[in-house]
Amino acid sequence: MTIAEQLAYLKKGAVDCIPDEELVRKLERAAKAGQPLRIKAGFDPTAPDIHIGHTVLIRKMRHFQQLGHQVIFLIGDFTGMIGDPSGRSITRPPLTREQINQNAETYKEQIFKLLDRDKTEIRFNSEWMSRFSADDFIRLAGKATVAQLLERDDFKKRFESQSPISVHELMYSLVQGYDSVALNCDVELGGTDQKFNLLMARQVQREYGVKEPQLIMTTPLLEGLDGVQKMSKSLGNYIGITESPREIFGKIMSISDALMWRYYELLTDLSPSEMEQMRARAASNELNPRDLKADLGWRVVRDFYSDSEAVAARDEFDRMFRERRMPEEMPAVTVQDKSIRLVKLLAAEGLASSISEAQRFITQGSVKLDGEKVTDVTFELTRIAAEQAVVQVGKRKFLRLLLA
RNA sequence: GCUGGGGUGGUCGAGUGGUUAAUGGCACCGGGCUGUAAACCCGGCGGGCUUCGGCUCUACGAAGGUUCGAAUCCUUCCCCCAGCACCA
Repeated sequence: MTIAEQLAYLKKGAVDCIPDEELVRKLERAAKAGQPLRIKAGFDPTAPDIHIGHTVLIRKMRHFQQLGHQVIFLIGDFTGMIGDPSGRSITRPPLTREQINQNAETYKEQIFKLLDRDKTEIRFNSEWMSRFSADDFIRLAGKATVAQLLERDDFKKRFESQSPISVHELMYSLVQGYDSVALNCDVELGGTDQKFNLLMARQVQREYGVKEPQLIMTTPLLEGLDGVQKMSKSLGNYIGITESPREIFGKIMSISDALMWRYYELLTDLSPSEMEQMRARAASNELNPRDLKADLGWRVVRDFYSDSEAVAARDEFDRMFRERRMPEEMPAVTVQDKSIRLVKLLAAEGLASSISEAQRFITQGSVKLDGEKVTDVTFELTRIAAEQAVVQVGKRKFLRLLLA
């Protein structure tokens, strides 16, 4: 790739690139010297579950790797112990060393689905921060003014409304900024919500005499499955990257058409021109949205698994929803007590959240036993003649019963 | 600290002594239509037990009290909001 092409590739999907003109220079210099750029991104160790929203950032890291650069995956274990200022839960219990290590392991498992191990360095900011003396700390505190720190939206609002702001919260972005001094990277990546911290890091670097502060790039926060709010675990509108191929594919298929384009943009490596073509062909009805979505689902699953697993997920989906057949694989349970009532079993196996709900499902006609609708809420398993049977609740929940 | 307003189910928000598991919207779940899209239509939406007709327990910030009966009245406490006071 030419430098210009590299530039376009790296900027795709990014929101900010500050200072904008510097990326070219860095790329050119790296190419000339044969010295890869060092790219850093920080992660919070308190929430180690990565969903595809986070992968927008991770994919950006990957883009740099693909162009030969080195990526530093920084785990903010020290900052995590202080607590994130944006978190309303200031009194969050600090994590133990063990938990942090465990979370770090969880991270690794997940990120290496996307990143190249050989070009990834994993670091913890406690490496340098836990050695900080009170002296060092006061010095760090002197690198920014209160007015600057209060620029941050969250603080500004709280200050104006006279809500409490703890001093340590103000320190957060400085500490985070110091990471950049310690790691001395060329570029730092982060979500748009991190822009303030990223900019502050540049200032901290300058204050510590770094001649050329890091370039910063931000990536958008991905909308969740509802298409409106940002993807997050607590809102339940997410796709976890450790979910099964079938689940990921299914969730992708259920998003709205508008959201599909957004996901294409941020979750695939299609070039802007390829996407333009796609849009045009969709607009002229040459491609139908359903198939485009299936293609998207395949691409996303393939990233976290393999091509064959992605194809399998797609085929499985077609079997279930196009042909309305049963899936090939489904959870199975061995039933010891054949006199158990079906509603209880459904609740116990999680096909319904409670017995009451299971009853509702039957009343509403969404429960099938071997394809036959069950209408009797008092149905007991004793009435099943065969050795095994398949219960279906709704369109997508299946359970194979093995009768002992 | 003072004065006033308020805390209701996932959320918003009605209800001010008695058909009350509590109107309604949103979210959510099931069904229909489809492309597991959107829109739309129908149904549901605390838990447990049930011989499916029901029975029962828990819920309206917390704890007590009045009453045959309370989300609704009284007392105390906790929390939130607005204003006032205090502020080295």
